[in-house]
Amino acid sequence: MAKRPTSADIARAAGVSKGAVSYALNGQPGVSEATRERILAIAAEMGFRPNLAARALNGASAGTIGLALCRPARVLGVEPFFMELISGIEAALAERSYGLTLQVVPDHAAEIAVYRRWSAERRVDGVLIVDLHRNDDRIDVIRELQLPAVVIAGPGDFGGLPQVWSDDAAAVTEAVEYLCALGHRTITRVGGMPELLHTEIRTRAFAEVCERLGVQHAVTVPADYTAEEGSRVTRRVLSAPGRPTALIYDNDLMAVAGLAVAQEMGIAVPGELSIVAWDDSMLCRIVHPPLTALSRDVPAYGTHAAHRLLELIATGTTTSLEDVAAHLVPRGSTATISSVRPD
Amino acid sequence: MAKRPTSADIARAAGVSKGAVSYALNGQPGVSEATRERILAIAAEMGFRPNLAARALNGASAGTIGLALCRPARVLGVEPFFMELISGIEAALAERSYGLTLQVVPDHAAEIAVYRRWSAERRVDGVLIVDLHRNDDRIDVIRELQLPAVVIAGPGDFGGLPQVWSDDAAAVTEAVEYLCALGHRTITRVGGMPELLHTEIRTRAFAEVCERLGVQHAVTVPADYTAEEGSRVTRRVLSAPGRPTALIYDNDLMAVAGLAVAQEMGIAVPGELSIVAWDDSMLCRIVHPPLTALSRDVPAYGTHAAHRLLELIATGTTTSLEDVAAHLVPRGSTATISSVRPD
DNA sequence: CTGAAAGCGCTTACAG
DNA sequence: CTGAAAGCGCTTACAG
Repeated sequence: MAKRPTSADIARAAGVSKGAVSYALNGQPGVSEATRERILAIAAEMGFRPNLAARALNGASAGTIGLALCRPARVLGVEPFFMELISGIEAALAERSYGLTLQVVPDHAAEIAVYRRWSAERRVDGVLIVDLHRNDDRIDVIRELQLPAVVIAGPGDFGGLPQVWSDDAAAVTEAVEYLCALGHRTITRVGGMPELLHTEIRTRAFAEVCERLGVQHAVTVPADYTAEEGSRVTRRVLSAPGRPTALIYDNDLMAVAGLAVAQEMGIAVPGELSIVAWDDSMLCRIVHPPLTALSRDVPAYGTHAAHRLLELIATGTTTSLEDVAAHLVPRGSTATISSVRPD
Repeated sequence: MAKRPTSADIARAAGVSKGAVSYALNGQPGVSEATRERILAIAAEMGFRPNLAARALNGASAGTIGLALCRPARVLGVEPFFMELISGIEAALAERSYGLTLQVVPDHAAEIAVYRRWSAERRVDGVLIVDLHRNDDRIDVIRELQLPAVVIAGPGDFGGLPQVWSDDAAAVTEAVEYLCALGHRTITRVGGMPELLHTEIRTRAFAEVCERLGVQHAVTVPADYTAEEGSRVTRRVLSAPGRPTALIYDNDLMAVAGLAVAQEMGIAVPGELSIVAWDDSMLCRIVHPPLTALSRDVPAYGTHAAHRLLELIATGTTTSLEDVAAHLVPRGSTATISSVRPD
């Protein structure tokens, strides 16, 4: 195979200098239109592609953004959220021929080390940050490194970093109002990790709406998004005296696992128990009955965040975005309580 | 923020040349042990990290491998296989601080364009190739580009590229033998895309074992791995006269969707219908009844492939690997047929 | 064992 | 509008 042509080869073939080639290729002024076209034609003919490393050395972009995921691999494998998010991110990057560098990390310390390495090596032009905590120690590092970043979380103050978020409080409120309208008065929520900011936001909103509507038992039980813990927690909740008539889960995976537990315990869904899932993936539709869900367009969410980050990288500034909130999609897993167990 | 130190800064601080710094950092001969340690200490103290672009410009590796995925985003989001594979790949890369660059592509032509770009830009040191076809046109391009690559597929001849594979024929044979032992004589398989090499291998093995064991109706119906088509195909198969007593699905997502269809049609699983899923993810365990599955360690599969690719990149050569075949894990979705519908 | 120099392939002031 | 030169931050022969 012939050696790949360099800009010097193009320059020689076109009878111009390397500088002219560079200007022509990058659409910069400094060459006449005729010369530009001739250079472009020759470059295309010779299959020239600029060496990315050489560009990067001159301070050009790496053409790549980074995403570090701090979840156990077994959760990533089965939870649709992240893969859908990644799909959406990819869609935005593809338009600009940007790449995505993925890294799975065990904890925040490791994630911070990854950011330091990426920054030092100029491996990425910016990062997307997910799963924010309150007082998240990653924020300070990102600022110290001056690494362009968009936070996928909110609302909140993340050291001034732009954020893409949706109103989880509104969504959980909609779900509880719906369940109350169906007659439910004891509702348990199986939440995500308490240290996550969006868990906290949902927990507070859940407590508030329940108090406002006079829900008698409104408890949030923490869990970790895995099917295993979804099963375990559900079994415990449904075995205790005065069990709830409705369950809200913070992700679809736990909701599906919870549905299986209810069925295994002979508790009819939705006759005796209503179930609402957060995040509406295929999982919610392939079980029986299909699950009522708080649905949102996760890929679009990723696309929006990636667009913001690309803008930030290109122009040095971008805006935060409040994306559309999840909305309730009623399916077979929710029903009025009075019809089966009149109080 | 202070400017990042360069090797020249380290050299100045240590009172040596840049060359000495390079030798010290890379464990090359050319500096005394004492000097090396002093340089290393100073580099660490100053937080020095070599600029990746500068290294790459000298022919060093990009420190990244590429994975192009040619599946619709909606499938990627919900099918556990790829995310599990990626988890495993990540695990292998993390040991060596290698990155993974992901790209979702719509078709083979786009995938080939991505390989050309990655190669030309030196963006990746090598690639992992999945979802092989017979006479796959990607192979020639990879060879033309001289891009280090490991094929995750087999057995087969992929232009001499090393391959990591498992014996799908043995696995499907095991499943059919088991179903036959339970008394099933009409078995339908809901397969993956026919153009995929592993679909072809499974289809042939399925036909062979069925003929050998005297299965009367042994049909493979093609599908596309999505839950939607899994439902549609299952509904059709179960609605036709002389419906099978056992179904084998080429992935877990379609199997779970098929189970839901059987339940919606009032067909008892496993009483009247046995179901076997290929790929054993959490999906198979969270449905009711849990699905008998052809189980394999997908993350390990990814890890092995990544290790091979890293070896190929580092040494210029590597070996193919026949990974362990999927094995049957019996669960609640399979039972003897005679107990319910004696022939 | 060590230092000075050239070069990787681009980009970008700087002269003409 | 164009050309020659310097420089990005490393690595690697090549002399001492």
